[in-house]
Amino acid sequence: MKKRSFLGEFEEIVLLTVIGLGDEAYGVSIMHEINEQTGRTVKLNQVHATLHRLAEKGFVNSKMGSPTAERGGRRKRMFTASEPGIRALQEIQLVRRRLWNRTHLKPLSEI
Amino acid sequence: MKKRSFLGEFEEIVLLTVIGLGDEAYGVSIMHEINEQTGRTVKLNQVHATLHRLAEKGFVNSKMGSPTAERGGRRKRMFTASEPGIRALQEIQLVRRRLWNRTHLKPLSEI
DNA sequence: GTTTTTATTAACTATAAAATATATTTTATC
DNA sequence: GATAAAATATATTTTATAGTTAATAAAAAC
Repeated sequence: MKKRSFLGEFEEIVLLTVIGLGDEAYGVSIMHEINEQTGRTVKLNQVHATLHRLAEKGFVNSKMGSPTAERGGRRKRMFTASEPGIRALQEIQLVRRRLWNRTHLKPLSEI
Repeated sequence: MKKRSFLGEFEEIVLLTVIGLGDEAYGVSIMHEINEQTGRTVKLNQVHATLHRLAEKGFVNSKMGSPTAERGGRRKRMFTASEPGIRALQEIQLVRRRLWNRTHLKPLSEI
């Protein structure tokens, strides 16, 4: 493989989830959201490892949140999608849509 | 990684293209169609190798075509997507659509 | 200041997907 | 039947993605 520097299947799911969660995206919430929305069971470390890869590619930004007044525990690192991240998502989805349109399968909206 | 037995990014593109080409899907035509529709430059061997993987996963079926009365050359192996192949495409796209809907990005149709 | 809780970070391993290189097969034409 | 053309087949290499394990950090409660 060359330098695809692209989105893997799981990376794409994580990135979409980060966007979907708005300003509430951090490790644990992302894991829960994926579990709920996709039905798969992913582990927290998987999510963290993937967020790390996404950050290396410049597809997400992050900063530490302020401590919440709960039981205790470390501060959360909050994630947002970067512009290049959003663009990467849109581009790949656009290619897929174009190919889908050439099939004569039922449109996804009707499945 | 466990047994993802899933669609890689390029596999997904090839499979969609096979469907799009109807009964004219074989190595060379698939390569051309991908080059035209996606803008990438893929090599014939890449396509063949990927078709081979898709066949192993049971996502495509194939049979030899009859020789055409052109200059010469081997018969074509014609490909079609299998039912599981189509289902796999639909399932993954459905998950993505669900996640897209939770973002507040412009719908793809408006990009 | 010790304990508990919540969470991140880092380092490593496994594997499948992608890509490449090479060989082989089938067909038509001369 | 020798040659050129059109195409497939396969074996190997590369590497990116996925996933695992273990350690560490920060905060609150006691």
